[in-house]
Amino acid sequence: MPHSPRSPRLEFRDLADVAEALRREGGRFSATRRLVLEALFAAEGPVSAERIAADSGGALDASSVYRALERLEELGAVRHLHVAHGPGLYALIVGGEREYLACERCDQVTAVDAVRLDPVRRRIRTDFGYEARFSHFPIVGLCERCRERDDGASG
Amino acid sequence: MPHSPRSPRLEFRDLADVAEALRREGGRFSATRRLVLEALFAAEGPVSAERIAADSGGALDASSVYRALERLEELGAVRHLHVAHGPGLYALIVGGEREYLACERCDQVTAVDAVRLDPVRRRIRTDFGYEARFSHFPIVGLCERCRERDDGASG
DNA sequence: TTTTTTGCAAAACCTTTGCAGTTGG
DNA sequence: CCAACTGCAAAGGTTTTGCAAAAAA
Repeated sequence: MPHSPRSPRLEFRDLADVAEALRREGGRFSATRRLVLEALFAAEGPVSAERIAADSGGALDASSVYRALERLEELGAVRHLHVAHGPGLYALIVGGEREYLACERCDQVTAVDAVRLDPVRRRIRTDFGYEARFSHFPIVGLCERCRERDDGASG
Repeated sequence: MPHSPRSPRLEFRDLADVAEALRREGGRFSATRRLVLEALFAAEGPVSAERIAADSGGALDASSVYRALERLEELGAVRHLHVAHGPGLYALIVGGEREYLACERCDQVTAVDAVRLDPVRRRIRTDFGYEARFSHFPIVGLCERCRERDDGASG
């Protein structure tokens, strides 16, 4: 299950911020964690643990990446989401709360500010009683591009 | 990836309907398929393949259950959805199109007529361009009961 | 030095697949 | 009879875990 950070949400701007938070909690800013964080800061969007390991050119073992990510998630610096059948995808938590939409055709993942989903959330709550969250399991469907391709064919 | 049934959507009311459809397409109404279907007809909600196998008291092997479910899905009699980290859950397709909401706390799965989610879908489409579908990957959040329990605790 | 973290290898979990034997029509 | 189907066992992909060695503070 996904853990919320224990500390009141901090802002992590760069490696130094995370390093400090890590040490403040008795953790260590190891080479592995530095590399994992660099990969996340460099990434365009959410990335898999396996990919981080692979992109390290053998410097990182997948299990160590998973453990680093787990620790960073406890810290509140990282979160992960599940897209379709693929591996979990990890992303830095930067700025405000983010939620996601994922295209089941092309696997594109779109991040949006959580507030932009409030109207959707409100409607779901009103109609079904559920308080929806799309941060861990995104909204799944067809993105605009893929939908248009569909409309031409079978629509 | 989820396949749509090839035939124009049929109505499957009972075992006989499915048996007939199966044979019509050159398939067989085997003992395994009968047991799997009975389990699905008897189930309260979506169930896992493993559970169907287990509940058969050793009569069914999990791999056979998976294969039976796959075939029934091609037929258009069954669909499956993915809830959180657990195994895939399978359900008969009865009546109209269904979509799902799942509670990330208690794992409750709520099925609703797809039309009831149209306002939500419309809003998502307008705001984000995505055509959302909650049949294969449900809306995830807290159900009313679990949310109320939360309101009391952490505000 | 002490505690945390890592690498490796193995296991766990869910699902798929190969194959030889069985069954349905 | 013959194609379709099944059980078993093994493998696939993702993630977790045990443990001894290595590294951070």
